[in-house]
Amino acid sequence: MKIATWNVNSIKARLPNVLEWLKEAQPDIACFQELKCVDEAFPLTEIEELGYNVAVHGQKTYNGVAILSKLPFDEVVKGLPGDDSDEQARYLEAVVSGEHGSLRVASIYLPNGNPVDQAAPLESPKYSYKLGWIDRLIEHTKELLTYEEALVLAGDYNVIASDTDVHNPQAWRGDALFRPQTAERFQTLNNLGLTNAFKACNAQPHLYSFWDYQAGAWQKDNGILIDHLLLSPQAADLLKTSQIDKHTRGWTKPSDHVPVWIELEI
DNA sequence: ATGGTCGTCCCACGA
Repeated sequence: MKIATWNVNSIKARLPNVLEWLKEAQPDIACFQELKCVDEAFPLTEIEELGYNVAVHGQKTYNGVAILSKLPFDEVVKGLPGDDSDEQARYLEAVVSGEHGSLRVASIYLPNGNPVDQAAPLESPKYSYKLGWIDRLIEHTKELLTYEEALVLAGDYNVIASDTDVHNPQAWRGDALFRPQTAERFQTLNNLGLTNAFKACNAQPHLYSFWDYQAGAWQKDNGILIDHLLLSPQAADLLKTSQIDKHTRGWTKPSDHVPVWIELEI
């Protein structure tokens, strides 16, 4: 079973590329982020025509996440628990079942967190929202891990986890994606017992999943690795391979992110 | 050192 994650940066603007990639990559499950549209505006029919069931948690202009699955959904939950006042559409969780058992998958769009006031980082509203959101994800993940089932937490984490995940570490030092408090919390999440699928399969440093639209970042390979699939022990036992579909960044009208995927022995 | 680019929506804002 092939499971992918891709921050598409507007599903409407990206639809031709998304359809092209779905036909080419043939994922069984695809988690999308940054749809930038409400549920009703999601291009449902075009994607259903390719054989997918679709779960959408949309929002006007910003955020928005979806899960596509060739297998039917047994269960869909919208939103990350832990703060009823949070209205941003950044988390969608679904359970799918096939003949070889069930699998829980989440599509995650972790907050960017910029701008950060360097004099008082923790008082910056967007940065404190980001850190609080990671704390909620940690708490929710603890709960999910008690189920002892195959679990894939896939998405745009907006975290540069190490110097080997960025072309130019110095340029990112104070950024919300690379600050110590960010990396520490991401490490805490991983330390719950999750396996980073791409890193488990690829020892090579400086492989990226995002290249900024600005300043020729793509041409210079000035990228960062921020899109990940984190696996529960039961899912990690099934891991065969993980790859990045880098070539899609060279397509016309590309997203600034590219798909990252895993192959599980299911 | 600065500005550079997209997407959404209509003027900046978020990334």
